[in-house]
Amino acid sequence: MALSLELITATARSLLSQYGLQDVSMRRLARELDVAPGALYYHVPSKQELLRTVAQEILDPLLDEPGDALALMLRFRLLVLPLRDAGDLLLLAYALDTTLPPAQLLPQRLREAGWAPAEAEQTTAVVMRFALGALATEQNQALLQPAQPVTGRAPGAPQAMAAERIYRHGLQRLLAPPR
Amino acid sequence: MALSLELITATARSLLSQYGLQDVSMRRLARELDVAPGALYYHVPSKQELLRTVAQEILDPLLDEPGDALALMLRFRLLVLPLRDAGDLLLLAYALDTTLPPAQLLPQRLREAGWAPAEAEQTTAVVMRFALGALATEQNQALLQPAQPVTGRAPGAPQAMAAERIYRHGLQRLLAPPR
DNA sequence: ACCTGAACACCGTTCAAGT
DNA sequence: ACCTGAACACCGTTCAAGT
Repeated sequence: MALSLELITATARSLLSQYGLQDVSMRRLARELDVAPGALYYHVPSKQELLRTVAQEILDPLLDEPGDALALMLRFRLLVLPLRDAGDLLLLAYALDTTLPPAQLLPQRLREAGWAPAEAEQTTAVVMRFALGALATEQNQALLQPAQPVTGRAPGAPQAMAAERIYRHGLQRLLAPPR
Repeated sequence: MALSLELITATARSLLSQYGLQDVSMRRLARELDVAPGALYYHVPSKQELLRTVAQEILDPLLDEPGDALALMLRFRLLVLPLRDAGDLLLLAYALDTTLPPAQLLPQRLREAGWAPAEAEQTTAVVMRFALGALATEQNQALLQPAQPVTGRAPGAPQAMAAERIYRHGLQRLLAPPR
């Protein structure tokens, strides 16, 4: 009943946030939409392309973010985190298209903060790689070692540092104005 | 004929560097070893565990690296890069075990360079996330947009920055001695 | 102890054929 | 134009049964 690209990506996003990337399969999508698997290929060229489109949609709200580079990257984290294991997805999407929303906006924000154009480009590349690595790590850890009992920690052992603190600390170092 | 954990991981590493992660399947491994798929499960509890072991083996040489933090991270890159898409693998392995070779050595190297212990830990976490994100990006790009003709570039467009330059630049900023 | 055969519940993608 | 049915070539994992 009126299958469309919009319906497919919406369903994919729903599966992604409810069950994670490994449950976003073409067949699962088809089942969810009450349609034969092959039907999807009339609207979408491949799974990879579909996921790229989904990533674009997810990051779209960033285009309206008025804040500076730090605000942009913090909002980036908040958009990505709820999508259980979308970190891998974004790593792929960014490799395919390095102008993905946070990346395309960063150079300008950095120039506004006093960076020279060439340095702004370089720093954008560095910041994006850090952010993607940090988010993928944070999501993987949440998925793989879930619900660790607080009482069970070895007292002297290095405590697992809060993911947000690490993220902020990295950004702070990388976004510090050029000396 | 004498299947063993060593034989299995060696074959996995060979498949990984020859064909990439997506060709390292339990069934492909079994075919390569002339054995039924189920036989592998007598020696290995799961694919995930197998890949974790493989990652450990790959990073083992780092334990003998005598250089400073920068040398360590540059060697890390050289070990990982040849494994076509091992970046995703390492992201997973690191999430499972944050004491993976480069990470377990970094805090000491940083303290030797004048960092306070707490800052050394924090910086280790940040550097690892950057490195993993950078390597995954570099490998994904190599796989997805292969053999771009040099002559085809738009002259005024921002050139694709060399991955190594970005990697070094990020490390330089993150490893700069605390002010 | 170590392995096979067979099964279970899945994948992405293609394509003739139907409406 | 849009979708189905069926196929092709795969997955990870389990487990009774064999040696």
